[in-house]
Amino acid sequence: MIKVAIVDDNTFLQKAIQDKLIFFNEIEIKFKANHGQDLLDKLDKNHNIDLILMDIEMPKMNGIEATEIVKSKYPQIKIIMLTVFDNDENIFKSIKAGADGYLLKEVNPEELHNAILETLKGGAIMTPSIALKTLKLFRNPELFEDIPNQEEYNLTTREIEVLEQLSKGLKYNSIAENLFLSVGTIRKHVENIYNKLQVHNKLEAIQKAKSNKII
Amino acid sequence: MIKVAIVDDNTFLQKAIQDKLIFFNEIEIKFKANHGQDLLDKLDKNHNIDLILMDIEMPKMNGIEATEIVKSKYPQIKIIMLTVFDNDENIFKSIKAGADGYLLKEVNPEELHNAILETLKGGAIMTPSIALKTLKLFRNPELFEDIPNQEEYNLTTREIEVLEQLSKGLKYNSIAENLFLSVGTIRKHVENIYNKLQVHNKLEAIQKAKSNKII
DNA sequence: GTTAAAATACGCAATTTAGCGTATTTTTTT
DNA sequence: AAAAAAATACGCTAAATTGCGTATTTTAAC
Repeated sequence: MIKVAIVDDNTFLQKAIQDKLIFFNEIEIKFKANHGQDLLDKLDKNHNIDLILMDIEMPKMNGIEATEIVKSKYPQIKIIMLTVFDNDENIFKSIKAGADGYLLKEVNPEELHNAILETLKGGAIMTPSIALKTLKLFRNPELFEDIPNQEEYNLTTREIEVLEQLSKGLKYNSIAENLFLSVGTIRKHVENIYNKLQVHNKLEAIQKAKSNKII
Repeated sequence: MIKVAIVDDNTFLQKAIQDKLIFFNEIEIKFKANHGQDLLDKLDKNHNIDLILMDIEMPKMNGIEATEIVKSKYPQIKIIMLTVFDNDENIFKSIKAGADGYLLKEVNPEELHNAILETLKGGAIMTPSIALKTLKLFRNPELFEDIPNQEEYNLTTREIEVLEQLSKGLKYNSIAENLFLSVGTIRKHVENIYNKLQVHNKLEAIQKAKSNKII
């Protein structure tokens, strides 16, 4: 059985999606959520879900934010965006957030079913209009460049230096040797870095630093 | 009538593609070419063509160069790449060259037919495995730069799955929960991964996996 | 020149990772 | 049907990381 969750703020559309899948016996709709926060709450209780069909425009927490969080906590869960809009921004953000596919709500039952199967097999699906936009984005690499929310974390020079060494996979005592410092100092720097970046381990720190172009 | 040209250096494959389309009456195979230069010559005589099904690996002039030239001379002609390989480099280069779609040769007749129609309607199509690679390239723009020696490490599916979770910054017990396994099992997988990749910690493993496009 | 920020350093405790061995069960291949 | 590979799981031990508190020295800012 394929365990699926539907996230949409419109109850009628929730139902419409469910109806499209009703005749495929191997698909089981485990639950429906009304918005991103609702989804997170429900996953917290039971994350035994294979795939999520996610709307984008929703109150409380939209589908893109929700995708980002779900993917960071449960990377094995596949997410297909299901939306009425196909504007570039949403597509781009969804992909960045980690969506595994992108369909328009007008998709027919067979296509939706097929999309679910292909996604679980490890592929990705997009409606042709979305695929086209994806290709266009590809041919315009400058669109990649502007990452808007370049937050300010006020890392010091030394902290950045330590972070750079961390990102090479070095352990504290190697970094200490490299910078002619004590291991205790490195530890303290790391601690301060974690506080500033609001993370709790090397990898998260490196990822956050990279996505904010600190290193 | 939809006027189609087939470009492939292998006569048997040319025929195989033609056969897939034989029962769709609105599709007319106007001509077949054996390589890029042959195609250009034939287009020079008659460019009244709607769409080209293009192989990549070919003598004289490969499909990517041919695509670039055709698109610059006859931008209205749609081009779908049809290839046996789905390596990142070919996909990327084809897109840059202006291809409107990318299919694997194993595509079945209905899908191929549908792809042609969708492409002529102004959309784009990709097989799910290609679409996935496209998404991954999107999320890792640094992968655009060239691909070095892709070594073989023989990681199993499960090991890759664990590695992917590791790469999100999850700790062993979260991974265990996500995959419904014991922490001991995760530890063992990680150990085996490290042995195969010849590394000694998370970060090195992730870096090696990424640079070899395992994840 | 005083103040604030940054860099340095240690100690303690708890958690997480890593390395090695062993063993059973399940799946795949031959 | 037998053999090989993959997936599962646990125990022991050591090493490394993380979190928190405290404190001194150096550098930069006012």
